Amino acid sequence: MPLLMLKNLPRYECLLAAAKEFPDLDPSACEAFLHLLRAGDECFRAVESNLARHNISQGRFGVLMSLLNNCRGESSPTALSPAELADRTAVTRATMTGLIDTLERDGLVTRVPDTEDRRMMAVGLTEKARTLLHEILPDHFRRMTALMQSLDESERRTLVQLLNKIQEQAAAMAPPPAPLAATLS
Amino acid sequence: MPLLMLKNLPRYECLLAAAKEFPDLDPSACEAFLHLLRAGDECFRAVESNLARHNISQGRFGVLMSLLNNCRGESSPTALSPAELADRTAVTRATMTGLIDTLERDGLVTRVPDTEDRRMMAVGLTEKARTLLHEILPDHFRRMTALMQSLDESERRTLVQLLNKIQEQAAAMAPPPAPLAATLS
DNA sequence: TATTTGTCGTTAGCTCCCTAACCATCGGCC
DNA sequence: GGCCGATGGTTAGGGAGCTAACGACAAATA
Repeated sequence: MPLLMLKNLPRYECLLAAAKEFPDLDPSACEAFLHLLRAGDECFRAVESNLARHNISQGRFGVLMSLLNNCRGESSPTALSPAELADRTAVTRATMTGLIDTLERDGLVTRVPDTEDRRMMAVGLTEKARTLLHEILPDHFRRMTALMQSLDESERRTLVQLLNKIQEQAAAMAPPPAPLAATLS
Repeated sequence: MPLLMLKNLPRYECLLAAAKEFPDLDPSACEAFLHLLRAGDECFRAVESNLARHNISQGRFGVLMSLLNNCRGESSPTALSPAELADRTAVTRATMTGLIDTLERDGLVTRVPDTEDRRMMAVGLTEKARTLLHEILPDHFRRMTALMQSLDESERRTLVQLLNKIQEQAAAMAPPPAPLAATLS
């Protein structure tokens, strides 16, 4: 999340001053918003910088994790279609094509055509990818733990609850991607 | 923040299960981390989509807001150097050159050489930019307010406190950009 | 059976941001 | 006064993600 803001957040007095010029500015809402984005961004960078050392971007990581997760719980053995992957990683299918291209080039996934539906492809993890993930993930998880270490269990629960409220609100405000058969026919 | 994760966050039981395979995975830390990134990302998108309608990316917005803010409080009349802008918006100087290029092309900022130090430039807002900002900002602030509307004042304070703890931790983990004259001479 | 509609994956072209390398200039030091 | 490191801003090149458009195929419809 390249930041929508400044390195040094404005102090609260500045927000109060700005609210005089812009009556729509709610200082406490603005403050919470800015802190949320900054904390999210810094946490993101903290783990991203680690993954980047192994040439894994967030998009690539999402693909690999989706495939890794897929093998657990369900019976299907780790293979997913590009469209399914795009959906799970919240990325367009076009972007997914590019991600799979480079992951395949680097020998981390395989792409085999589906025999039944010849439009489809099946994307699967290679052994090399599994090895890589088991090399990266422990450190990745340790970083998450470190980031949250100053919060005790109760604080974490509180945080998650507050974030959920915000996220629900944000989701409600998002442009409905195709509400309910809102056809114009 | 293109997301480092999936559209549907893993359920807590899945985290518990995964923790069996990866002892370094702290489920509650992981959960808090994922929720933080997702909430931040959705809030980011909520306001970004609005700014995008006016052809304002986060980088451009940061520049414009830095210049707008600069005229208040200090005596200097709205002009900043590219390096200063890059620092405030947490972007590289190279990126700032590109941002200023397009902002200048769109008539939103002016770039005039400094007469005293001939390396420097002074970047200033145009009247067009001020008009645009006053057209965009009220809605921008209303969106922030809407995003936070499900939290009362006390919850917002709590959230900011928790986020501050996390952010301090993240900052401490960040790669020190040049610690303390760590020269290798 | 033949046609339309929808889906899947891909391509082309764009924006944003990054790193690495460059010159020009300033300021201190001999 | 003349080098020299530090600091300006810029350029070149690359990766990631997006939208819009496409051809191939499957499924629904007539």
